[in-house]
Order: sequence, then C-alpha cells, then structure tokens
Amino acid sequence: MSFSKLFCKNEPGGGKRERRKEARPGELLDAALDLFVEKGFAATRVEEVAARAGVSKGTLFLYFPSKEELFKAVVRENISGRFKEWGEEFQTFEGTGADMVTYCMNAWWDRVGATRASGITKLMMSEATNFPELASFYQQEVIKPGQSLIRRILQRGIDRNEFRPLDLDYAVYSLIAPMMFLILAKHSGGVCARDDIVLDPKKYIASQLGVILQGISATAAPAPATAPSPHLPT
Amino acid sequence: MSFSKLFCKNEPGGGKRERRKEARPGELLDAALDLFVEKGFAATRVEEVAARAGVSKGTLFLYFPSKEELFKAVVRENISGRFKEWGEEFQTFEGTGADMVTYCMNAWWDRVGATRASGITKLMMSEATNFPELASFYQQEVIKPGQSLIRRILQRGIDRNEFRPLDLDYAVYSLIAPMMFLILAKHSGGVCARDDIVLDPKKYIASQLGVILQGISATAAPAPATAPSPHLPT
Amino acid sequence: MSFSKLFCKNEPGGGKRERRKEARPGELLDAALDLFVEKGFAATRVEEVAARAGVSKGTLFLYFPSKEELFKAVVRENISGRFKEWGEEFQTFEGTGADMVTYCMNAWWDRVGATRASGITKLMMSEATNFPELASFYQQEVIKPGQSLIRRILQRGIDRNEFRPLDLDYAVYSLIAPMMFLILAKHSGGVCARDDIVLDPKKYIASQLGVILQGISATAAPAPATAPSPHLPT
Amino acid sequence: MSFSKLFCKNEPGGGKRERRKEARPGELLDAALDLFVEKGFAATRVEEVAARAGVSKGTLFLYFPSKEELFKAVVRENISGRFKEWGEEFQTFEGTGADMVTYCMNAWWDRVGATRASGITKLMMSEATNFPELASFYQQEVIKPGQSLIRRILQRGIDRNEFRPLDLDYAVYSLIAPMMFLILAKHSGGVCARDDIVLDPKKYIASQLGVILQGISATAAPAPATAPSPHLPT
DNA sequence: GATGAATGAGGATTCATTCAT
DNA sequence: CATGAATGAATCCTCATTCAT
Repeated sequence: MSFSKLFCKNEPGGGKRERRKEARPGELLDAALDLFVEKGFAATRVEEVAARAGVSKGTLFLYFPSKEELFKAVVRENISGRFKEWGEEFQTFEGTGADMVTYCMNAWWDRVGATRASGITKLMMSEATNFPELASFYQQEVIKPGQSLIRRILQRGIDRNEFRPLDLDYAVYSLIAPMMFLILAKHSGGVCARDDIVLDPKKYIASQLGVILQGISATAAPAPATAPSPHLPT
Repeated sequence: MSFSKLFCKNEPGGGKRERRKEARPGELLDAALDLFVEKGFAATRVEEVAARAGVSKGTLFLYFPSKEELFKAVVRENISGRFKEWGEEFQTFEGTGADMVTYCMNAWWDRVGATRASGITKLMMSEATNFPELASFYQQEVIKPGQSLIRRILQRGIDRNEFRPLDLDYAVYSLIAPMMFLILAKHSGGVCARDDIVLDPKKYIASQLGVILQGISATAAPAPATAPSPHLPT
Repeated sequence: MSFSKLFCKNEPGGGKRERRKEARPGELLDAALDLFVEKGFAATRVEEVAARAGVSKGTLFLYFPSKEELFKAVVRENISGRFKEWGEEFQTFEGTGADMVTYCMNAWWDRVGATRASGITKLMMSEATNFPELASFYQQEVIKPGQSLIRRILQRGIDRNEFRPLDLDYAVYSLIAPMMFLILAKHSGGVCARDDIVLDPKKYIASQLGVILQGISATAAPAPATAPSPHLPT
Repeated sequence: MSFSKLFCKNEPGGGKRERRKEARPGELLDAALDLFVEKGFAATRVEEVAARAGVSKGTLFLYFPSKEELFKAVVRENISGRFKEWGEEFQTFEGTGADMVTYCMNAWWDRVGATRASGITKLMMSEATNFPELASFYQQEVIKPGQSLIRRILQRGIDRNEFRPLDLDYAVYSLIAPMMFLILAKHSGGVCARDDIVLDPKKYIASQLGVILQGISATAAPAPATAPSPHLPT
C-alpha cells in the first residue's frame, strides 16, 4: 500500500491548477526524498523541501504533521513492496539458474536501482540508528523479502544442480552486496568508486555476474580451500 | 602519520591534570567517531561528544575550533594511510593469487573492518555531499590507493595464469563491494542484513572468497554467457 | 535615502500581522539604537533589543542576519546624509555670518542633536575601532561633509569681512567641538557635565555662540598673543 | 592616593626578576587601560590583557578579583586627583586671565591629554551607564573639581575686568568642550576629525584659545546679540 | 606565587512548528 | 486551503573564573 496513493489520484482529469493541488504531497515527497538522500535527515531543512516542491513552509505541515513524519512517509512511500509480485514472476520462470540470477540483478537495477527510490538505501544506512522503527519496517518490507527471494533463486539452482551447494545464509550476500554497493556508489558522491573512471551500471552488473555465476557454478572447479593467510602479521 | 600521535604521548608520566591534557584530543576523537558514525554529523551534539569523552562542552573547543573541524579531524585521524605499507608487503608476497586475495581480504578486515575506524566508511557515505573537501581527501587517501592495490593483486594473478583475463576497471569491485558491504552491515543497525541471523564476519568473508576465487579462476569453466534476460518486463 | 524607508511604508493599510511586518525593521532599529547607545555593542543582548521592539529573539534574525549587521544598519539608518540639503539652504542664505553660524548651530541641534539619532555620535566614538568600515563610512558621510559645510560658512564670513582671518583647518573645530560635546553630554550619563546643574541645550548653545562669535569677529580687538605658559612645571 | 602605589614600589632596588614581579599589577593596569580604551569593556578579553602584560590569565585574577574590579581599578588609577594641587598652583599665579587660561589649557594637555591616562575620558563616556558607581566617582573626582578650578579662573578674570561678565554655569564649557573634544579625537579612531588632515594638538589649542580669549575678553566689542535664526524651517 | 587546563553560565543563531490572515 | 510572519527550544560557541599542579 503506497502512502502517496492516499493523496495522489491517478486520474488525469481536472485542470492543471487542480492537479497541482492534488499532487502536492507527492511533490513534497519527491523533493524530500532528494534532499534527505543528498544531505541526510538532520541537515535537510523543511523550508528547502517546501521550496523545491514549489510550496511554502506552512503548506508542508498541512500534509505532514512533522519533519519526522515526512521522513517516515518518504521512506514508506519509496520502499518497493514488490517482492511478492517478483516472487510470483519467478514462480513461473523458465530458464537456467544463471538466467534467473542475471534477470534478477538486471531487473532490480532497472526497477529500483536506477530510480530515485534507490536513494532510500543510502538513507536507511545513514539514519537507521536514528529511526529504529523505520529500520524494523525496512527489515520486514525489504531485507527479509529480498533475502527470501534470493534464497529461493539460489535454492532452485542448487536443486537443479546448476549451482554448487552453498550455505545460503551467506551466499545470498554474493548477490546482495554487489547490488547494494552499486546503489550506494550512485548516491554517495564518489566515495565508493574512483571519481575519474566512470562506473557504468550495466557493465558493472555484467562484470559481477561474470564472477558470481562462475563462482557458484556446479560445473566449475571448486575454489581452492581458503587457506589461512600464510604470514599475516599483527 | 596519525593525527592523535601529535598529542597523545604514551608515556604515563606527569600528574593527573597534565596527563589528561595530552590524552584529551584522542579521547574526544574516539568519542566523536562513535557518535558521528552512530548518528551522523548534524544529529550529534558537541556536548554529547564531550560528555562521552568525560569532559565539559568548553573543553572540546580547547582542542578543536569548531564542530566541523572536529569532524574533519575524526575523518583524517581514522583514515588509514597504510596502503603503501601494504603495497610493500605484497611486493614480496610469495604464494598463489588466491592466497593473496584471501590474505588481503582477511587482513583488511582484521586491520580496518573490525576496528572502530571502519565507521569512517559509513560516515563518508553519509556526509560526502556535505563535506566535499573530505570526499576529495578520501578519494586520494583511500579509494585510489585501495583500488591500485587490488588491481596489482589481480594483475599478478592474471600474469601468472591463475586468474582468467578480467576488465580490471570493474573486476576490482568484486573484491571491494563485499568488503564495503561487510563494513556497512556492521555500522548500519541491521538495515543491510537480516537481524535475526547473525552475520559472522569470518564466515562471510570465507563465503565471499569461495565465490570470488572460483569466479575469477582461470581453470574453472567459464561462466555461461550472460544472456540478456529472456522476458524482462517493463 | 533612509534605510528604513525601504521597509517602513507609511500607509496604515493592511491587517495587524502584515502591518507589523512592515514596521518591524524600524521598530528593531529604534530599539537597537537606544540600547547600543546606552550599553555599547558588545554589552547589548539581541534578545533585549527584540524584547524592547516587542518581538521575540528569532524575529530579529528575520530582518537582520546578525547582530553585527543590525548594528551597521542602525548606524547607516541614523546617519543624516542631509549635508547636501543643508548646503543648498546656505547657498541662498541672506544674512550676516553671525546669523548663519547661529542658525547653523541651532538647526544642527534641532534636527540632529535633539533627536535620538544623535546617539550615533557616541556610538561611533565607542565602537569606531571595533568597526573600521563603519568609521570610514562615517568619515565620508558625516565628518567630511560636515566640515565642508562649516568651512564654507566661515569662509563666507571672512570674505564679507565679518570674521577675522582664520586658519580654517582648525577654526572649524570652534563650531564642531561645542556641538559634539553637547551631544556627548546628552548621551553619557553625566560624565561630561556636572550632574547637579542642569545643562540646558539652548542656553548652552547661546553661551557658546556668545563666545565664538565675539571670538571670530573681525571688529573685536584681536586676542592677545597666546603667550607660552610663563612657568609651566613638568 | 593612587591605586597602583599599593603595589608598585618606586624603589629601583631588587633584581630584574623581582622588580617585574612587583610591577605586575601596574603592567596589568597599563595593558588593561589600552585595551579597554581601544575596544571597550565588554569587547576586551581578560586573556588579551594578561597576554599584553606578559602574564597568564590566571595571574590576572591573583591581583584583581574580577574583570569588573580590574576595570574599576584602571579607572581609579588613571583619574588624576591633581586638581587640589593645581588649585594651589593657581592660587599664587601672577599674570593676566588670558595667561592663566592659556597656561591652564596647555598644562591640561601636557599633563593629562597627551598621556595614556586621557583614554579614561573616552572610557567613561562609553561605559558610564554600565558602571554607575564609577560615573559617580568620576563626577566627584574629575568633573566637579575640574569645573570648580575653571570657574575660579574665569571668576578671577571677571573680577579683574579682563573678561566680560559671563554666566559661569555655561561659560566653563567654553574651556571644557574644546579640551574634551581634543582628547576624544585622539582616542576615537578618526571619527571626530577628518582623517586626511592631521590634527596637531598644540595648533588646535592655540586656535581654540585665539577664539575663546577674544570671545570672553572684556575689551573686545560685544558679540552681536544672538538673534533668533531669521527663518529657521522646521 | 604562577600557570593554563577545565569549567559552565551566557549569548548568538538556527529552524521546526504554529497560527492569524 | 495556502501563506509566511512569528515563535522559542535547541544548539554552537565564548570567555570569565576556578583550581590542581
């Protein structure tokens, strides 16, 4: 259930003036998302949010009782609760495990990573400790469904003898970490990747897939036992 | 060269008052690191930092002229400029590429990831846009040397025919992303990983290494061509 | 051109809230003038200024970005740039030099000295070294035009053989010093004049004029040569 | 009775180290005088005073229990209680009234105006309202004795038919205002006089005496009746 | 005595929130 | 509904004063 649905009617009817009026909360949420992602919660001023949405400071408080509630609305609004939908998609998926992983990562990028909503990931990272209830919400709505989905994909590949046996509790991160990193790189002003080499998302995903798929393939030679580092100094 | 070294002499000599004088900046930086990492720059109150360091508000300003300078000092202090040292270590490393990668990731975790200094990664992510000059500094001191080191490790493995040919501009992220993710997971209050399944760092690293090393191995069967997703819907 | 004119429209129209909006800067400047003159810049608290203007602390900062800018505005606002206007008045003045001096001093008192704006003189004295740019401004806007005006008045009298020849570089102070003193006496809590004998401004001016006009008169016997003090001890 | 006499023994005996020690309060008073005159009471930091006196902040509080007491000591120390002494000087003065006035003004300048102690005049002007008890003290010690002295000088001249009859309550200011102005000009960073024409104190005094002495002379033609200004506009 | 590290009350400034228009 | 002027709690920072060494 999307928060903005409560306000933003999709019917195109009505004059431009009226549509704007009705669109206010959505515009505020959009503006707030951008600013919260860019500057963080505390460093974002409500007046700036209002200004970017083209309304006055007071108007913001007509729709959101406080800055904190605005923040929560931004997060809730932009959390893709689409995992059930995706789950069903994969239920009927016909193809190899590799296809499925490939499709999954690309779809995630296209539908979430590449959109403004992906900023929520950075936001949650930065603000989780300041908003524990949002963190819980995020756990329930994103982390757990997301991991479940990935587990099922990997399990399917293992069952089909396409992937080698894996400890799924940890293997999921072989898919999650690269995607998370990509999203963060996009929103973190160049402190994740080199700022002098453009990071092309599609190439990045292809590169990661190349490693991961070979890395979990059942047909590939097993990786050498991870020997303890020979002479690790303190 | 560590910032706090300039202040914090280890000799226990001197009376209580004087000894404290020399320990203050270090104590303040430690307290500030924790709080900035936990709450972010703007949401951290200087009085709280001072209290955690066991001093009063005013004392903090005896050592740092402003909250912003305190923040910069925290970042500078905790950025490990140890890449050169590591580079030399690897120069003389005798072992397989896999050993080297294994050693590298474990060493990174032991020396950086597992320490409080790793919080800087989260901090930079959150505050990079608010402190562009720090972001540049981080680029120069961490991102670029870190990537260089990893490139050299991968190149060595390729040259020795241990690793398959890789586009190094992207392959580096196969090592970086998992480590970054681990560090962030540690500092982000459960919004990176499931909060009901303990994420054991060593197991995580082992799992990642298992995938990565098989994934870049020259002897493993090549990963199936990453076919374009068969029926990706808009 | 008065600063407050930019804000304080005289039309009484508008509701209470709106009317106040336009009156605020003027009210704040008035309150600030009084307090700065009475206590000095540093010893005046912005909250006190706001309270005297009948608003809260925050409101002051709606109109002036800082205490210092408030101070500058107070000075600029109250510096009478009326010397050009006065110059023109004197251009067409028909009367003796004595009339002119008499008129000048009385007009100065009535239009500046007797008003609250005269406090600026004390302010500039006290704060000139703390606000060098304001001191320059005061030089340009008050000191130089004022001296020019007086020079022209004296020169006219000399040209008409009403006044004896005078070194104008110093003679101007025979008019300026008494007026300055009067203004300071008004604003300095009794440390210029005896506090048990009321200093009546008009009588003071008449007395000063009596001495000055006879003192510069061409028809009066020349003052005895200012003999070096006969037995000045160290 | 000079305050610093309590501390500053004049005997030159003792080593350099010891003499410095004994001289501390005097050095602090000197430094404080300069800074209070330059910046005002509130804007002067005790640390700056101490630094200028070459001691540490804590040392200042060994000699003066508070910043306010330091300020009072500065004022008391520098208020010349020499009027009685001067009165006796004039008791036996043999010479014309003009000589006496001339001597008086020059002596005032040499003994007070030209010294650093003259800064007290500016200080009292700026701070009188903040330190009412000092203002009273100044009244008793400076204003009243000073005016008495001048009254006696003028009265003597009138009695000897050298000066025309004068309303002494106001005539005193014909001597006081010019001297006060000169002192203020010296301490007010160029906001009293033009900053592009050097104000030579001796020439200034000569010029003022020229006007004043002719202005109060009994032999000079009376100044024209100070006609009310013919057409003073509102 | 002398020092200067430490303190914390006090003051400038910000900004989320309210509310009269 | 929308506005933006007004508010005042919250926060950074200063600096007179204290006190252990």
